[in-house]
Amino acid sequence: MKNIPYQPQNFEKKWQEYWDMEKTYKSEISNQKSDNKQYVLAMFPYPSGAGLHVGHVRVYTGTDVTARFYRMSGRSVLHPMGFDAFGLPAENAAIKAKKNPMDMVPEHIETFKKQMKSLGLSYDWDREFSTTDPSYYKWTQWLFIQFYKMGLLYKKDTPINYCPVCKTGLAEEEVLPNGTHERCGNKITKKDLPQWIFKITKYADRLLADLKDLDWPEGILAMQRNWIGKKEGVIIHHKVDGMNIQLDTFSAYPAWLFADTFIVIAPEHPSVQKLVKGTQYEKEALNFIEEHKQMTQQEILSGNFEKKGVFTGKYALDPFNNNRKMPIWLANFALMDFGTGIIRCSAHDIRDYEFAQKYKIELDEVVDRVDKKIPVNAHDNSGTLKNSGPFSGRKIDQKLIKDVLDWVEETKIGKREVSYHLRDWIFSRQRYWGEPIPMIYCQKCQWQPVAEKDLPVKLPYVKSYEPTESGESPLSTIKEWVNTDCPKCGQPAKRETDTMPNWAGSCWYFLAFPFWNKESQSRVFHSSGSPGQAGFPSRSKQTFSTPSLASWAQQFKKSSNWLPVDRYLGGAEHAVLHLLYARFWVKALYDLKLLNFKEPFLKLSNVGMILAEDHRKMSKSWGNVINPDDVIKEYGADALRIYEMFMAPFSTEIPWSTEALQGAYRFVKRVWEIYQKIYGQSGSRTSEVGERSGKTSEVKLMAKLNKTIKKVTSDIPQVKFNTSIAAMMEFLNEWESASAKASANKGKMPLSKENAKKFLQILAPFAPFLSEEIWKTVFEEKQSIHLSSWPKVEGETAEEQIIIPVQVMGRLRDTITIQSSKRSDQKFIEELALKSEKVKKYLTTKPKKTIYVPGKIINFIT
RNA sequence: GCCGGGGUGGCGGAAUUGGUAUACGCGCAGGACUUAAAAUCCUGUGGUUGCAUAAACCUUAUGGGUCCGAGUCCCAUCUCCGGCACCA
Repeated sequence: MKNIPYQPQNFEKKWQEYWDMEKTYKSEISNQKSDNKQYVLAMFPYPSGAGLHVGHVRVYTGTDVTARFYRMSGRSVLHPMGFDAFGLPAENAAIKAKKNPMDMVPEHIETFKKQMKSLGLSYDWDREFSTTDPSYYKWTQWLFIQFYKMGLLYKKDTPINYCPVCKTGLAEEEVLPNGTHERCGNKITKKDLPQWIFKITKYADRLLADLKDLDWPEGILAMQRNWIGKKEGVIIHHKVDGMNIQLDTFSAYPAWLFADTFIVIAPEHPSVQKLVKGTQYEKEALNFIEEHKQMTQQEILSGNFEKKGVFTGKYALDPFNNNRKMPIWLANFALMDFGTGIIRCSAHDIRDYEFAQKYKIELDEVVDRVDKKIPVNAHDNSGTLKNSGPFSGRKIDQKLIKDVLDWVEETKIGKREVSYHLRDWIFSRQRYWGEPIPMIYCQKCQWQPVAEKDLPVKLPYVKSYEPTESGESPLSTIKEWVNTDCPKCGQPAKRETDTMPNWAGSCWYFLAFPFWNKESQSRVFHSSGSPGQAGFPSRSKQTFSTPSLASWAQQFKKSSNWLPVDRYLGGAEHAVLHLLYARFWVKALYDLKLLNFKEPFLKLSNVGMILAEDHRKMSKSWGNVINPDDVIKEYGADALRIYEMFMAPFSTEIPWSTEALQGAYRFVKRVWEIYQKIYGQSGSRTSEVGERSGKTSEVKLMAKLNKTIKKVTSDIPQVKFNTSIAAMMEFLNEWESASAKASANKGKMPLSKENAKKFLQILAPFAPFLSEEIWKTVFEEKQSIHLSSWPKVEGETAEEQIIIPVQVMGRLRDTITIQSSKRSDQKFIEELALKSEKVKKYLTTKPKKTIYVPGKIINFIT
């Protein structure tokens, strides 16, 4: 009888359907003990028309391996999947395809799901949702209202970053350093538009402090820290000579406060007008301000520009130096939104120094440096102070800084102050494809949240949804939708027409999975009318259960066992935006007592990007895209999964290699073949399978198997998938040569059925199809391998033989092999080592000293 | 400039955290099978010297240091990648 060749296409579909039907991966929390649960999550995808990318495959396989491992280890596992489908890319794609995103998104989701199933990802599909489902975004809107009620949202007419191509306002974080929009790459301009703004700055301190509890990559933590950008410093109050106004400055370097000789102020600072009004300097100042406004955009683009300023004609009085007169200058480098917008300047700063040189402003020095090579204007905290009032002669150190700050506060010259880089979060988008912001404007009652019973405020299905020329949301043109009644007084009122940014849905989706179920799903967008017709939310036909604080609390109670997320896997490109926003929402919800934890993601692992074979990014325009469907078709899903887990450490960026993929294919094929050969139909008849201890090859192989099980068991939780697979490859190599030897000698096969099953089990998380097929057809098991118990290494197993390197003076000269650690006492090893000819050659005299690390190494010192 | 992470064969990378450096895979070379090729299998593969499967020496970016022993720890330097940046 012939062995069955490895043809994954013959059985992969079968098992997909079987797992679906059997609900093999349904998540159920079996007990109340939270230490037995694992919530494993990958950052959910944006379902684009291009379908899954091999990069998606990498993250999702990563969580899948982890989830399968924990499931087999007896944990309660939550491994869900959803779709993040609101936002600009989908809307722009829809405009391009001349399709309504409401019709397009579900099609894309179907493609994604189909591809995910073909990869054998073990999701609990009953929990699936898309952020665009009204049944989901009713909650997003409900959360908005809660945040509004707790005072975290305000509407403000404010100059904002505006993308003229996307025709929408943007958050600070969405603008790249070169002044372009992070999504579309076009140049940003400034525009005044009324915006809903989130007071994320209120949480700056907590967002920073709580980072210390997180098991996240150091780089991501650093990026979050930098973004929040906390600076502790001091505010100094100044009187202006001959005027009745106060100027406050911010300084982060209190040691040099006595050195400051002049002050610069941001051109857009409100006090500027007062300072120059009616003076001979007014005209020049106004010109400068105007010029500065013009320059703003170019400045962002060029990055580097000339430091310029004009004198205001006024002087501030320096409280540090007996009210010495400090000239006040307008300067184009003073930022209105950092510190107070006003800076005390001194010689001990490169920029200040250069500015003073340029405009011939007097400078003063207060530092005696030990190292004379350090330039005056370097930010260097060494040396001793001079000309610094009570602090002259003091060494610059932490104690001095503290004393200066204390003194400043005692003398009421100023006070300690903390400044942040983090800005409030602009939450309005003037676009169609997003969650409508559930607010209503009434002439009399001002802004009012939509009543809970009227949620969701459904996005109307419309023909035209392209951005308007005025910069207003396209929703504003739909009168029937806009006009409504005030929830408070009942008078005619208007809906907010801005929508939420893409981030809204992803800020809390991980909180939704635990309580989501098939019944809560609804991908129906039309509450009335047929596609192409406008459909509006109808209060009489409300089909959604009414969300309320009570019902949330109820839902949460049911699901709280799962939370927070234990393992979160995703790309480093979300280091700031998504992760910061989600952390912020969780903290706000904690304050609302809707959650009992403060951080959403306990352990975060980054996935590295997969580049094309030519080392460039995969892109349609380069024609270098690898489609996972094609790979699966040719090599099967298991080979693709094994390859992507083996190609490099999980977080490393790496180019695709079809040759290396073939190596992975060879591995799964060899696994298939050895099981067929030994335990398959032909195998079981021709060769006796047995396990008898005593024979060296069998003992060795069992030791190797145990070592491999241990390795895989400890590697998976550490996200070290590549070394897990390497260990399994090593085992297969040994197993193959041992069985080849056995069949040559017509001996028994070196691995019993039970032990052969163990290897299949540890392979199962990586190669779910192949392992299930062998499990069910070769071993004729009834239950899925993925519900079997992870193999344990019994205590009483044979040990692998131990090789002990022998060194003379720290140089390797020979190795000795012992069969068991029981023979590893020093005397025995030493005698053995001294017998070696090679060792004798280098050991001409008796060693003065012998260093022996049991079971590790022996070193003779002469 | 500031913050973070790296630098190990021809390539991706391993190394139980101070104990045989180069596991595993790819590639390459030689061989088997084949009319031939592909596929598959076997053997070899860090460098130098060497007929050698004898032996010796060298080797984890560079230079020092600690230690019986360093890819791993310490100091300095070079360099690459990622992030931030007129931030006072």
